[in-house]
Amino acid sequence: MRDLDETDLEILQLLLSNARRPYSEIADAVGLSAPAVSDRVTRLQEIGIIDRFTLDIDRSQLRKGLPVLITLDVAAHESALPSVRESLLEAGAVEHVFTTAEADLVVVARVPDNDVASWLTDTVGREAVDEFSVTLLAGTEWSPDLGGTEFALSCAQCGNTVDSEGTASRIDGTLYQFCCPSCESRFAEKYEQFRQGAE
Amino acid sequence: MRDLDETDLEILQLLLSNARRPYSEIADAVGLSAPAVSDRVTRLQEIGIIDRFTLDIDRSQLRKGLPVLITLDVAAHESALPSVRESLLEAGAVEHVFTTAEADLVVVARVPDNDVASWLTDTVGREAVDEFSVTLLAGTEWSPDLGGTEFALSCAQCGNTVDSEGTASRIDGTLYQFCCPSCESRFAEKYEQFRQGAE
DNA sequence: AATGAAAGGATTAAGCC
DNA sequence: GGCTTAATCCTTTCATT
Repeated sequence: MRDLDETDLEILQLLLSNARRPYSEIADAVGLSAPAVSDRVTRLQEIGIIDRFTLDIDRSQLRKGLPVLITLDVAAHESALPSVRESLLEAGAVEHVFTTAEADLVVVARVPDNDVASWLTDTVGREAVDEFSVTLLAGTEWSPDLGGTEFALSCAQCGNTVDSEGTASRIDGTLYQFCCPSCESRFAEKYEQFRQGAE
Repeated sequence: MRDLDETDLEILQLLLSNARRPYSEIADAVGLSAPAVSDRVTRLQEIGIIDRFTLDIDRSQLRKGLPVLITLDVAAHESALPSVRESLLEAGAVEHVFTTAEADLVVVARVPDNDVASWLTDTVGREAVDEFSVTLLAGTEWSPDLGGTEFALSCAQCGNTVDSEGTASRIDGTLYQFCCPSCESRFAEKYEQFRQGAE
């Protein structure tokens, strides 16, 4: 299987800014034919770089309530975390859930009114939360930019391009790419180190 | 201008899960013709509910580095905040920037290596940051779900449906919809109250 | 908002390098 | 293996009611 190249990155950038852009237009921009673009997009979906074609929606217009950032200390029993995260993601008010390495949750949501506490216990259950703190948000923005410097599947350890010799491994729920098994084990060590340092 | 109705919400949900879905398919699902769907999508874009058609990308596969959540205390001079935010959004490593009501920034990014401090000063400048803290992330998720209970443009104050009599107003960078001027001023008071309580 | 016609894109298949 | 061209099929748009 061929590596990712700069053309793939260009296609991604163009689709990020308008996912309904005609493939023929993309083809002109990157110097390929429309079927070639179509093939590459299919491949980008297959290897999981494109998760889905979706909308960027201004939820502030659809949903009342104040935008807040909630930091959640999930109660001790480990098994609770995934189910709490699920409940949150299924709640209409929730936009993002970040899981920290210490197994806390950081939630961005629009809560129905000022009573965040009762909304929270309604959503995830009373016993699931040890502690939480709330910060009022004035704005939420995301970057449609990919950056440009790193356009290949790069090894999470050494930064080299990952080719067909590479391996992939899921650590704490996230998929990382490695150019070789040695980088993979080194990264795992580093991650563990960093994680302990953060505690 | 006609109100938003449940059909608009269905269209949004369908496009959220696949933004390249043919309008004819959406038309079947909601019981309209394809041109009618096209018209509604155009309108949703015009009133700013749809910001853009885009991709949901698994950036962990494209970009090396550890995913982190950085809380930034931006240096005192007020004018610095927008420019710091801009610099961050333009950096390839940054995925989200949340602005709190207290004018702190919460940044989700994949930093090149463990040295977050130097990455940060390279990106936004040394003098822009007073203090920052870093949390290692194990996962980042977002919700493509709109929730379902509130499908109309709802008044940010009272929750009623906003019709052509409504007003809109931008507070701290976010656009809120109101059903009447009285709700608008009440909301502004409430917001100010909440904001002071959070400090 | 539906219909039907015209224009424009996407996808398939065959062939080239 | 990946690309291109050409043909077909499908989608979108526009004018009309």
